[in-house]
Amino acid sequence: MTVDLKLNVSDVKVIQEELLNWYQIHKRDLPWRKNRDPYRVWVSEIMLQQTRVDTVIPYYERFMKQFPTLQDLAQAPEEKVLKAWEGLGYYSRARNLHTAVKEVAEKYNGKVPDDPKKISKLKGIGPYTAGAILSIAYNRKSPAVDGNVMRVFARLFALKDDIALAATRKKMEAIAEQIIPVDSPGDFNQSLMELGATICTPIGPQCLFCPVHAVCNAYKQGIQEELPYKKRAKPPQKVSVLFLGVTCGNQFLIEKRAERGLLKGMWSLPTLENMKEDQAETDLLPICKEWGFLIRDMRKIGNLEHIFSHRHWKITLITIDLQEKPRDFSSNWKWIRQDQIKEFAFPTAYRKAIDMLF
DNA sequence: AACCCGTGGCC
DNA sequence: TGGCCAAGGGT
Repeated sequence: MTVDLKLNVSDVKVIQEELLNWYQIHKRDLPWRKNRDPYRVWVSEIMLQQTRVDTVIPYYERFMKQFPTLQDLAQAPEEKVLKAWEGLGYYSRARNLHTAVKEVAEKYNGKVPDDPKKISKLKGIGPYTAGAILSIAYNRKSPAVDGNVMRVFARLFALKDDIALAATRKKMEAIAEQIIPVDSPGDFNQSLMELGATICTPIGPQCLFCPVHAVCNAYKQGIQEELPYKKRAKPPQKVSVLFLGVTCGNQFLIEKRAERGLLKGMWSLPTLENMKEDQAETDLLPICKEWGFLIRDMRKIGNLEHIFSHRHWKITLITIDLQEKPRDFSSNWKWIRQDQIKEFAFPTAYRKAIDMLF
């Protein structure tokens, strides 16, 4: 692929040398930088997708303690993996990682492939993650263009492309191809990301401390704060939902969510979505009757809110105590003892609601 | 291409 | 408070 952007050869040299030197001195001591084990790099890259370093660190430490090797993860039951992921969000990442790790264990004898075509076919490994693993773990020259790199490039070369577009990422990858030094692609890719995370930040970049500000076009023009350009995201849609805390003696009712959509396949409280704000609680009684609930007590506990990236739940939490368990019930339901609650992986919205109940 | 998919921190 | 952001991938 050719790029219309012509990179100045001497600038490229400056960028390579300055960034590598700077990275050597300023790189953070992060747990996934202890060694270059492809499995460890892989897990870190998946956890770091759309997730901050500070958030990931404790999850990564626990995960590696529980699943030290690729084989350990491959042999683990999915519920253990999801439990280790509880609270991290984007739970498909955990399932895809588990699926892909099992595939590597079986098809590649436990060795993470270093072939771009093979590694890219694994579940959950897209263009960025493939490039990151290949460059960091195998020192192969391959672009790893994430949000940091796009921001750094947008400023370095004063690019006004919308970084939300797929075409822009491809353009950035083409630029990366021209800049990555063959000798140390892993360190160079990481230096770009490290710079974006610590100096070339989205707001208030510290250009005076930047090792490449002398060759930065945005800095020269004083437009570093305006870049990168990104189309505004739509605000999350507000939805009223009911969470039901259903008990019967010391038994507690949990529900497995549908296999598609938000929080797919995750354990939850019985949830009534798409309810009209004011009708929700009046609609509840007939539904309970339909479910064969013999109600001993029902009361509203309170309201809470939970904001996903594209959905805003206005939650009403209601407890329902039953005289006896209904004879037949939804196949998504499971009665558990209250002391078993901690064994299941609940998304944060439900974990917080459950904490209000017990 | 546009939308879906979590969470927490910051101002 | 609302908006924005963070080492993206799947569909």
